[in-house]
Amino acid sequence: MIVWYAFKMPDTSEHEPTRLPRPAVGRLSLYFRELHRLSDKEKTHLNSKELGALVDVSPAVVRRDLSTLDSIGRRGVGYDIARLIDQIGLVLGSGVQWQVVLVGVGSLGDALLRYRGFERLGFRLTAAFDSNPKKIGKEIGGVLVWDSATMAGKLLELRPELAILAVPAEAAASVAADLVQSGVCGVLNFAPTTLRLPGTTAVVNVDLASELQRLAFSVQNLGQGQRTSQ
Amino acid sequence: MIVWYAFKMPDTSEHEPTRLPRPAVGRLSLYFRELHRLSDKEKTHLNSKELGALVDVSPAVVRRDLSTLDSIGRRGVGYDIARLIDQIGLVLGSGVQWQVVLVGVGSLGDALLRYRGFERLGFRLTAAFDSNPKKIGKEIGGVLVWDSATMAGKLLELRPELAILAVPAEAAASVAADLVQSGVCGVLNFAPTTLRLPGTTAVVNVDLASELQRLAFSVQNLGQGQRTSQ
DNA sequence: TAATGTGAAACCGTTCACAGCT
DNA sequence: AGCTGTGAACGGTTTCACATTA
Repeated sequence: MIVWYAFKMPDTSEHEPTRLPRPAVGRLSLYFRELHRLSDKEKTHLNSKELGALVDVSPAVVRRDLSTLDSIGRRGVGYDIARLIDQIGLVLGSGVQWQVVLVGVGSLGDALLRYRGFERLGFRLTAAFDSNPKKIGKEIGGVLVWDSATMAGKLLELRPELAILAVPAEAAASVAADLVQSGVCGVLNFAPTTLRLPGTTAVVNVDLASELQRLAFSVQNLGQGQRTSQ
Repeated sequence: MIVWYAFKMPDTSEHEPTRLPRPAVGRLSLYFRELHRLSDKEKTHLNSKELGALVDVSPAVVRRDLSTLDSIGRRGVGYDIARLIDQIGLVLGSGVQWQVVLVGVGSLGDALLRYRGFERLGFRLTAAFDSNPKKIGKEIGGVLVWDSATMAGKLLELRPELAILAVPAEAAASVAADLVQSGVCGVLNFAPTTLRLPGTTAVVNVDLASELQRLAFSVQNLGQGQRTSQ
């Protein structure tokens, strides 16, 4: 037997933060990107339909997503771009400086060190590590490569919150454990393995081969399939 | 008013292919990866609980996912690894050879050309394109770099199904249009822009900065948040 | 006995439609 | 008049629990 209360229950939770759906996080990131672009072009203002078109998402979704940040739109008008950028940046953690290290300076690691585009989102790459003597001591993309053997000590000094893992699959588990040990609380994992880390550590996996495979699947099923992804 | 039929409706659709949930595609890709690994270790057999543990997914989900491919498990026993690999490969489109080209030989494009791991999933990189004279004519990761200006002609010759886009955001839209023009039906997009392509073309986006941003969000919300991704 | 395959319930995110501001 | 913010319906995935089969 279920009883429905006809009145709103007193909200005992502390300011119920209107939980943000996981997919919405990815979309906020895309809005953020496009809004920056518009801001650079001196545009100051837009509505949910326009923003949706830029990210290939329905206006309704845009409004839902944006309504989670302190209702910043104006009815009959739309959204103020500068304000949106502020708010979204806050939610996504830009505006804070994140200290990031990279482990594994293979060709992918190398590319990531040279990648401009982390910086202005608030991510600062402070060091890279590799065990290959040919890489150690080099400076790539403005970042020095240190000997992996010295990583633990160096991390105690730098105290990065995040790490990018670009080592071979075989090495990933062990390196990840070391990182967590040193207090890293988020790992962006490019190694094609599933990391098993404590629940206090966040992981985002990017498997390049898997992405290509997802694409192949989509192509194979283009009939009544969907498209796009995040 | 809703009327429920008490008997099963005659199935007029052609062999109703038990639609595969979109998230399941990503998971199948992960199973595939781990199964290959086990297969290399001479393991021949496993159950849903074991496989789930390898990919950090519940046994129930594993069973659901696998039950879409011609019910290949055996009750009381589990799954045959070789058979699973065959079946999953079929669904994901490995086993077929996909011809792939890459556009944009910056540091990321360079890394992707060197990336071993596409090959054995059935993806063959047949050419790369760039407009930078310093890159043209080079061979990277066994792939020749051609002048972007000659791309259209070269594509008519190679007829690739897929393309990897690793050009700057400003160039992405135009290059993508050229690719579609030449009959490419799937694009793996690393440029930080939303591509607007005809519905006959599949797109998978990988935005490195966004991924890092998603990670930062997860870390910020580690309280009662989730973890992991993909 | 052990582990699959699968209805049915629960859950979560999206879509719809419109009331409510500006 | 126009566009946001949001209840309520909808649809798709996941979870649960168990009948089923080797």
